[in-house]
Parts: sequence; structure tokens; C-alpha cells
Amino acid sequence: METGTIPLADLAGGMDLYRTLESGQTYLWRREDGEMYRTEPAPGTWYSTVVDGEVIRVRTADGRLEWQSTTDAEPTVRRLLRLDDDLEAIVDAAPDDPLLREAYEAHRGMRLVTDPAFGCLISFICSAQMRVSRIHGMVSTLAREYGTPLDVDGRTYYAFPTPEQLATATEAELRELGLGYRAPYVVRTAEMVADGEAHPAEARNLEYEAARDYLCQFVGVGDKVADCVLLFSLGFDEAVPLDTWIKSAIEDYYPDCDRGSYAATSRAIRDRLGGEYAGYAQTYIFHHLRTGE
DNA sequence: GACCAGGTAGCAA
DNA sequence: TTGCTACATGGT
Repeated sequence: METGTIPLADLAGGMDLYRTLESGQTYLWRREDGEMYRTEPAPGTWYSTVVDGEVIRVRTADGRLEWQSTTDAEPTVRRLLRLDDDLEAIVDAAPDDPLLREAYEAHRGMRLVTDPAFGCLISFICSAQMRVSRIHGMVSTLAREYGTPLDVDGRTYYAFPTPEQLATATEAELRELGLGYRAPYVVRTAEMVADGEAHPAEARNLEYEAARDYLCQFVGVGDKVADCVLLFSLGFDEAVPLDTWIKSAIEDYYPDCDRGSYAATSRAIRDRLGGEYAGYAQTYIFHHLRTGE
């Protein structure tokens, strides 16, 4: 394993690995004590993921972010965890409203993530009407059942399945694995990508609302899931997924932003939350309200 | 035993 | 376009 360290002091605005990886943005990392979404991790607990066939582990200890990987992964770690974001500047530039200030203050160091597009897409198809801990469980199950296992230093890691691997699954199998009514959505979307009909990464080159419409062609993907993929994978920091929590925030804190339709409400709340980095603001508000912390 | 969870598809008006 | 409703499943 190759290793490296990055001083947390070099990361403007800090880095809270726990809040970043356990705030319901990404379901593609696993905590090596197996207690993800149940308890706070002990200091120095490792998280791991697999990207492009390479195992990557990260943890924070002694004021540093440490990584280990089967390859030189520092550029990948920087990308996945958005270490080059100037979080301090993002927070300072955010609109000065009470809820947002409170959320940013309560969760200092939480960063957005960059997930691989296909894994992110499937994760959020699974997320419909589901608690974050169970979404994580489903995604882990898909990796274990259909992904490529990698044995490194006596541990087995599972890559999230490729579109081709996941397209071999049947609806019945996925129902058996507890995906419920999402099972056919996952199979059909995997088939669409495997067949070359469309690929979520294609949306990266489009204008924001066109990108959202593009993603909605996948089965099981509506406006909200599309916004999650844009925000957590494709670099659209202005995307504001309108989920149950942000809708309650709109009702309680930004009632004038409720414009009826998803598209119109989305534009209004995006402007209210600062436009360019509205998705950052949304993620903090989501986590703040959902955890009650 | 309701009620809820990072909603969407399908259909009617 | 907008407004229902059915859809699985596990935790509280």
C-alpha cells in the first residue's frame, strides 16, 4: 500500500471526515468498524472505498488526513473529498440567514463529496423513501453481491458493480436483497448504461437544468434524485435537491420560495441559498435538520 | 399498528 | 402541466 498525509491545517475551513462521509451524501464509503450511521467513530477510524479498481482508505489522526491505497491516490483523494475547496470562503460568502449560519456553525469541516457517477446514480435511485442507514446497507449489499472483490492486506473490499455487472441482476434477485419497488428501477437503469443508451456522466457537459432533464431519462430518477447526482457527483454546486427535509425548511424558514412546481421552487430556493454554492448550503441544512444537531 | 423514510411512475383530468 | 395513488421494507 502506498501512503500519504495531508495536514488538516492546509485545508481552508478544515475537514471533518465523519460529517463528510456520514451525512447522507455518499453511500460508496464504508467505515471499517462496521458501525456507520450508528455511532460516532473512535478517533483514527478508517473509511474505505474502491475507485477504478483501486482500494482507498482514509482517516484523520494527529491533525492530519492520512490515506492508503493500492496506487498513488492523492489526486483521487483530493477529488473525492473535495480537499481543494476553500470551505472557509464558501461559508463566508453564504447568505447571512439564521438557519444557514446555524447549520454551518454546527457542522464545521463538512465537505461535499465527488462520487463516481454510476454508483451515485444507483445510490440515489435506492434512496427513494428510505432512511440513510438503509440506503447505505442496500448499496453495500449491491457491492457485495455484484461488485468485484479485492483482497488487500487480509481484508476484502468490494468495488461498486459496473453497469455491466449490475445489469446481470434480475428484478427478483434485487427484491430478494430488500430493494423493494426500487428493484426494477436499478435493473433497467443499469441496462440503459450498460447498453450505451445513456450515461450519467454525459450530463456533466450540459447546462444545469438541461443536465437535470437528461438524468431524468433513467428509470427511477426524478428531479430530486437527478439533483443529488448533479450535486454529489457531477460538480453542479448550485443544485438544490428538494427532499422532505429541505421542503420542511422551505415551509418553516423560506415560505416565499414555495412556487408550487419543482422547477420554480428550485430556482427560488437556489437564489435564496446563494446561487453558485446553494448545494453546499442545502447539504448543511439537510444534515442539520435531519440529525437535529 | 400506525407512521415515516434524501420519491417516482403511471394515469386521469 | 398538475394532481392523485400505488409502490416495499424495516425501524420507532
